[in-house]
Amino acid sequence: MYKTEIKNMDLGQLAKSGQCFRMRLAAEMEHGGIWSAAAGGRYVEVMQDGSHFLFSCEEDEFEGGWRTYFDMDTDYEAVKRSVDPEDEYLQAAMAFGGGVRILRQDLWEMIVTFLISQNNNIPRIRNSVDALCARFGEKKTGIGLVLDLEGCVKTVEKTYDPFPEAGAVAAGGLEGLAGLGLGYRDKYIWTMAEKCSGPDGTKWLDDLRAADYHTAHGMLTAEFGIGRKVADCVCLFGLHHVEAFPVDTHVKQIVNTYYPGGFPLERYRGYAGILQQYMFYYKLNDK
DNA sequence: TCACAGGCTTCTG
DNA sequence: CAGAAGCCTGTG
Repeated sequence: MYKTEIKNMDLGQLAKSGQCFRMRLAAEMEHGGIWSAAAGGRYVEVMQDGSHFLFSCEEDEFEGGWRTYFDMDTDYEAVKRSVDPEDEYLQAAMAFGGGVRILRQDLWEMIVTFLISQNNNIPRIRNSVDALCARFGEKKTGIGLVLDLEGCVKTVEKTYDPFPEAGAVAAGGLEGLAGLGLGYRDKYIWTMAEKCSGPDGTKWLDDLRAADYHTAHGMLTAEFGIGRKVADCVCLFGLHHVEAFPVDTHVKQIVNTYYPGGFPLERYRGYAGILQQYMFYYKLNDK
C-alpha cells in the first residue's frame, strides 16, 4: 500500500465527471470510501479521506503509472487561480467540483468510450462499457483494499474485466457487438477496432499520440462515426490536449445562458478543456 | 468556415 | 413524447 497527500482531487467527483466510466465505489465509508479504477491493464483501489489517499499498490507502481493517470504533475491550483474572479459561474463550478481533473486515460479506450457517448447519457454509457469489458476483456486479478473487523485496512485479491484490446473487438465482428446497448454506434466501434488493431493500427495510434491538437483532431474526424465533439473528447481525455473544448448539448446551454458573447477561450488559451470539465460537472451534478 | 433536415438505438422521466 | 457528452448523408 502507498499513502500520499493529493490536493484538488476527489474520486467521487471524478467518477461522476463523465470522462471515465470505469471508476466505481468498491466500499462505502464514513468519510468518502474505497474507489476502484481499471486502466492500462492495471487495477487499483484507493481510499480517500479529504486530501489523504491510500493506494492498494506499492510506491513503485504508483510512481510508474497511477501518478500519471491521475495527472498529478499538473498544477490545478494555478489553473484555479487564473480564473476571472468576476466569473461567477466558473467560480461556483470550481467551488462545487474542485476535485475534478483531466485523467490521462488510454487512447483506444477513449475512442470507443466517446463513440458510445454520442446521443447518449452517462448511465447508459457506463452500462455499455461494462458490458463490452465483460464480453471481451479477459478477466485479470488485481489488488484491492478491505477493512478487517478491527477497522484496519488490508490488501485483498480482486478480479476485474480489463478494457478489451482492439484486436479482440475486431475479431468478434459486428455481430460480436450485439446486445451491448450500443445501438447504431456498433458499426462505428467495429470500424475503429479494425483500424486500431494490428501493426498498422498501432502505428496510427502512435501517430495520433505524436500529433499536435489540430492535427489529431483532423485525423479523428476523418474516421467513420467521429465528429467534432467526439474528436474533442478523445483529444482531451485520451491525448491530454487540454486546449480541446468539447461543446455538447450541456456546454452549449451553459454558454447560451452564462456566456452570451461566447466562452472566453482566448483568456484561457491552452487549457480551456480543464475549465470545461468544471462547468460540465457542475451542470450535471448540482441540484 | 454552408445550412439544415431526417434518421439512427434505447432508456428515463 | 422529449431528451440524452452526435454523426452521417442528402439536399438546396
